[in-house]
Amino acid sequence: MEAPIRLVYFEDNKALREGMSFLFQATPGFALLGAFENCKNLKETIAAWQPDVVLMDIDMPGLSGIQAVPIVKALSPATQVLMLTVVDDADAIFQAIRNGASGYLLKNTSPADILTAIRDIHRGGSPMTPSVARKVLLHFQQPKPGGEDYGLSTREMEILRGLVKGNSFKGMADELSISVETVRTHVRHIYEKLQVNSKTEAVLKALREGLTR
Amino acid sequence: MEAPIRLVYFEDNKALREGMSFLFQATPGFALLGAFENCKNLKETIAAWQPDVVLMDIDMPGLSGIQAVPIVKALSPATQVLMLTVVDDADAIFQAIRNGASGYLLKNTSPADILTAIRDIHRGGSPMTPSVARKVLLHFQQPKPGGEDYGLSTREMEILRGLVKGNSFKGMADELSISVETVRTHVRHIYEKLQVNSKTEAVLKALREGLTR
DNA sequence: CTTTCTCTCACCCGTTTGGAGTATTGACTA
DNA sequence: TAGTCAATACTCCAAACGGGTGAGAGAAAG
Repeated sequence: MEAPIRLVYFEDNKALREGMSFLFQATPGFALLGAFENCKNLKETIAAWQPDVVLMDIDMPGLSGIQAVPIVKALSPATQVLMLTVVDDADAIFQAIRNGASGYLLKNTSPADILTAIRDIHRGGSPMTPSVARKVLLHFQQPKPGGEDYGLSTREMEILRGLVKGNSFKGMADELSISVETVRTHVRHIYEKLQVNSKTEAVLKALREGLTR
Repeated sequence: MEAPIRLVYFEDNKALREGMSFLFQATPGFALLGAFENCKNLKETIAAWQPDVVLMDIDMPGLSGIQAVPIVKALSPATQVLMLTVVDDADAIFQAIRNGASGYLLKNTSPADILTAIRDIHRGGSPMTPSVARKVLLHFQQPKPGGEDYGLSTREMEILRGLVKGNSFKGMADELSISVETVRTHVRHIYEKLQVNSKTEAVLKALREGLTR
């Protein structure tokens, strides 16, 4: 038998907190260290217990769940934070994730699935409600909304990729076995097409708009 | 009663394909339009049927599932593609996502959960196996894996942020109301600390390691 | 068979950067 | 109080870059 998952739970709704607490206590494999209605004693609690998993409601009076995440991660880096909320808001999701949360569930998730999610997160997974996951994915694939094509030629793309790697004109000239002057010409054409006027700007634009893929 | 989910299934393993096909046919709410062992007739199939959801195995002979995704999305943008695979490989995941896949399940997922995932994806969610989701999240919060500090001073950080915005030395000098020479001095100190030797390299390093946050 | 595009190379000119020093001031620290 | 460091500024030099102009060879398109 494995060691139980040492859990701390933050939830301001009393009924829900007590209900879930009962569930955690009744389920083998879980050790509920504490259930709190706010983050008042957050630091002391986390620092002292170093729990495996923190189940954190987002909407709480006082310190919000999102603000609490970085504090938890700072005091106990190994602790996995699972956010639980009713608000399916993109900004909140990303802030929580950037702050170090490892999972994100909406409150319509069934108690059984929450138990499963806690086991998942403890095993190194990142349980996410599908609608939340979709928002995350969109930030990955949308980098090209206007997806403009600037009409760069093959050679120009090659040069641009070189710039993005941080190469100098001379370096690329050698690499491509052409004259530095030729590289400069290509670069000037690239600048015109991208409407920039320096290496750095070209690199930034290329990176931001994913031109090098 | 709602319209059934119109589904197309690609899977090279015959036993698995037939088993899942039976399940789809037996489950109310699902309409299996076709199940194929490879992507030979991918274009015709997708173009003609415009399915709601495509369940796509990644490891297939011939055209791989990953290569198939962009084709599906091109021919039928509204179709949601759910990847199904044994390989829990980060690169494969990101390629599939960038190509337009909306969900990603490992093959150890139970048939019941696959059915749920298909309903989720059809409702606009992005079902993801927790271990896959973790890989995705890491790319968001990765900012500090080696999280080096480099010990940049306040002023140096300010200058670095300027570089990342594409400013020239002169531009920053004006902005900060200091001499260009001073900017140059700061920049040289930044180069030493970051161990680079050009503006572009500094910008790239700053971006990659999230130093400007 | 011209026109257009891409890739190639060259020269000029002025500005911006990189590299290496030196130096003054003020603030913090041992 | 002496030492360290950040921030400021300057000088000299050489390399790299940005902008302008021109031009030849080959391929693709009209």
